[in-house]
Amino acid sequence: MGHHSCCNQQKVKRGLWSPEEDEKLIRYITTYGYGCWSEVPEKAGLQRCGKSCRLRWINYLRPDIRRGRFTPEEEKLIINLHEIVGNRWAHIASHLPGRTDNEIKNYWNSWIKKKIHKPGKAAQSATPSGFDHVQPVFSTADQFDAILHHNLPKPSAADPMFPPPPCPLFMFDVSAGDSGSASGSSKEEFVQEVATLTSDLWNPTNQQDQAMPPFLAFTACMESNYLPPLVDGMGGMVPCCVGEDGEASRQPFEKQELSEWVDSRQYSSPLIWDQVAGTSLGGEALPTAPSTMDAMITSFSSSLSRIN
DNA sequence: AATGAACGCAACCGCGACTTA
DNA sequence: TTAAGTCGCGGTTGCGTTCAT
Repeated sequence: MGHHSCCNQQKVKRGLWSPEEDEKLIRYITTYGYGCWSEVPEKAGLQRCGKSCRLRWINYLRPDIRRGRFTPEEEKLIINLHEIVGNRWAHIASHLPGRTDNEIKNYWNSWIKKKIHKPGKAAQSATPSGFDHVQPVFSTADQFDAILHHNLPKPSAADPMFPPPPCPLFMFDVSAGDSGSASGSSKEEFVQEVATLTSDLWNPTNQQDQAMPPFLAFTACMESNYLPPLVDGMGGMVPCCVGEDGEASRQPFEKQELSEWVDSRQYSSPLIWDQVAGTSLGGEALPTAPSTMDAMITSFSSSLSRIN
């Protein structure tokens, strides 16, 4: 009992890492990678257990780690995600590129302490400027799980707990494409392409001829108090606006049409379609970096004001 | 200036999940 | 099938720093 099996060897060092140890670990990992963490300390010449090496690398030494204060957008995302999935820090961290679960967990615990000590102040800081109107759809993890497992009745306008989205939403699974391929099926590539494509489609000269592109609709969701819900295991969500009849700028973006649009780009296979409004709720927010989201919101906000 | 409390963060621990022989 | 090894996650601890009195 006591120590973990990988740490049973004698003379393993504990506690803070020295710069020399860091250097050894960095040099080893960047040269050979880490196939098996339990082998890393010996091969790297470290008196540590593999677990400690892994932790040090993942939480501190990794080159893609993002340090410094959390931005208001990151904070907002953490708060919303935590409201939905609870203390699943790794899940939350997966939505914040460069942030570790440990960092988010520490941040949250510090924040929670503030909240406990100063309820009023903390409640205010929970809604950073510019996003005060955006609310998560589910207020408890139980609600979320129930919907995920289709145990709840369909959402209806009469149910204040599950307000219908302002526009029909569709979701699809891009997780199948996570392994990546030449056709560009990773989430990151998907997000990038949607952003690019949407920008191309939606501009002052041709907007009368195009259906509302997904990300504009996504922005519209945010503008109208609707944050697409999150579901574990589903890769992404593209909310699609089906507007009122007549107006070309609100021309329905048909399910079939969107399906073909996504299929043509081979984002995932097979696609799992579900018309959210009126049938079920689900999907996962697209894993965009805050900067990307900022750019999109900025880019689309003027278009949005034109159609409203 | 001294000192104790509070905070922030890195690291550890235990456990469950997964892998492999 | 199962047991050992390993990984990854969430909870927790410990310690250096900052803040308040």
